[in-house]
Formats: sequence, C-alpha cells, structure tokens
Amino acid sequence: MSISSRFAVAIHILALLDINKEGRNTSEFIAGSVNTNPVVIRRVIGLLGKAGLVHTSPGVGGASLARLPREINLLEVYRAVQNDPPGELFAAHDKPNPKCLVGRNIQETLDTVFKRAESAMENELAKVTLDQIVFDLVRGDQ
Amino acid sequence: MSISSRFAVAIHILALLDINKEGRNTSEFIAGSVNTNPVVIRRVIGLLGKAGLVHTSPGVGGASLARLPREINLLEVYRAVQNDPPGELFAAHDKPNPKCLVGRNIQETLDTVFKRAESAMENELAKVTLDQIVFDLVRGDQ
DNA sequence: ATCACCTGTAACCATTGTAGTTACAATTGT
DNA sequence: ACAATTGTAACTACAATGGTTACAGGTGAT
Ligand code: FES
Ligand code: FES
Repeated sequence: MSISSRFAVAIHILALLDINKEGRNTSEFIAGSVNTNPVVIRRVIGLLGKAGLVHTSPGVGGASLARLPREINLLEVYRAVQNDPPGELFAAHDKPNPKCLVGRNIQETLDTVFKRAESAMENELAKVTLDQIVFDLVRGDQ
Repeated sequence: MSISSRFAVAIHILALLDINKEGRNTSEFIAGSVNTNPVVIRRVIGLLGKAGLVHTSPGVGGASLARLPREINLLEVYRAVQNDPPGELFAAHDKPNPKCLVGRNIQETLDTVFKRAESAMENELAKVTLDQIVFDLVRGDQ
C-alpha cells in the first residue's frame, strides 16, 4: 500500500505556515486550504510538534514553524508523520520455516536489500528542504 | 503502511524454486517452507506467472522459474506483486483547494519529489538479481 | 474410466491502518 | 464571563491484507 497521505498533508501544512507566516494559521484555516477536516490537521500538527518542527498556541490558536524552512528537510517530515518505525518500509513475512534452507536465511538476506532500498529513498527526501518546496510552489504559480 | 509482505514471500518462492529445481514445487510444499497457507502461495505464484517469471503446471502440479536467476531482478518481482501502480508509492491528498496558492501547486511540486524518491528505491531493487539472493542465502547457511 | 493430486479462483472472515466526523475538556486573550 | 482554539477521545466508513474453506477443471497413473 501507499505511504500515508499524512506525509503530503504535512508538507502542505508546513509550506502554508511559511507562506502565510504573517497570518494566524488555525487548524480551521489550514483545513480550508488543504480541503479536509480541522481535526485531521490538528492530528498532523500534533505529530509535527512532537518532532519539534512546529509550535502551536493552545487557547490563542495558530501554528508556526519552529525552524527556518531551509533547516527542515522532507526526511524529517516523513519520520514525524510516519507510524511505522524506520527500517520497516518493506514487510517481512514472519516465522519462516527454520527447517528450510531458504527459511533459515531469507530474513537476513532480505533485510540487507530492503534496508538499502529504503535508505536510497530516504536519502532523496533528505536532499529536499522546505524552502525548496516553497520556492517551487511560488514559481509554479506564475 | 508497509509494502505488502507478498514481495518478501515472492522472493522466498523464487529462491526456493531455484534451489529446489530438481523437486516438484507444489503450492503445498512451498507453503510449508514459507509457513503459510497454500492458497496464499498460489495467489503470489499467479502474479509471478502473469509477469512471466514462473511457469506452472495445472493438473500435474509444481512451478518453476521461467528465466535464469541471473535474469530476474527484484524490481521485476516488486512490480509483479505490487497492487499499486508505479508512481504511487506516496499518496497525494486529493482535491487541494485551488483558491489557495499552496493548493494550486502542491500536487505538481510533490509529484516531482515523490517520483524521484520512489525511483531511487526502485533502482536499488533493480540492481539485485535472484541469483545474488540465492548465493547470499546459501552462503549464510554455512 | 476412474482415481488421486494439483492448480486457479471465488467467497468469506478477521485484522489493521486510514481519514473523516462529532464532542468536549482545557487553555488563553479580551 | 466569554469567545475562540487546541488537544484528544470516540466513533464511523472504507480499503488492503492475509488466512481459510470450497470447488471446478486439468493431468497423469493405474
Ligand atoms: S521460509 Fe520463506 S521460503 Fe522457506
Ligand atoms: S495546503 Fe493542500 S491545498 Fe492549500
């Protein structure tokens, strides 16, 4: 299955926080932009907050970036909103038969390959920073 | 969420077909090795068959590789058993608000980044062939 | 021809992750 | 006090997954 759209939504939110940094970005306002429910936004922002990427103001309302856009890369965002722990992009089939030559060794063999593939993907995400996203976004609008 | 364990199972099956190429590899025999239900195996083998990676013998029973292990790489296996079409590893959030600067352009911007990350992962899979897997498997058993 | 064995596939189930929604306590500025 | 907003719990609907039973149809052996 696909990687959760929380990731896309998270990037959307962060980009919006940067672009609209003058305004007050309440979950309802953001929800209007993303076109979803405010609670969905608050959930994602909660994850981003735990990861130290955004600050929120309970009571007063609104969220803001906790770092410069240049210092936030997509791998951090990915990790923040991803439920599965790192190294488990590919599911292993559990309890292979230890009496079987393949079963005894497949896990370790696959682990190496899977980790390599996963890292390759993550490295690409790590290369991209939020300010590049925003730049691309604004440029695309002209 | 993780990528389906069908991928891991498929690799397991293919490795077994190569290693046990003398014997008759029925779905029941393979299921014993993988430690799952024969129907699960037949389902995966069905997908591998459609992709031209294995041959099966209805009636008589058993499956075998349709190509040399050296000529099967893991990307082909991945594609064979993956339900989601290529280019959709990352889910986009649909219907972003076109009245919003971010919403208008986020899809295209993300698409570029996501495709790059997905390709990086797939390139790693493409580098690995079945005979490398089998080699690693057998070596690990000693 | 019958028989045992196997594949291919449909049908069903339980489990899980996801996204949307309602509801509400707690927080904060006015 | 009051209005607005966050953080969270609870519930729903939905889709993918993996396991399971069942069975029609193919194939070789006797
Ligand atoms: S245990 Fe996975 S194939 Fe033998
Ligand atoms: S943030 Fe996704 S549409 Fe404005």
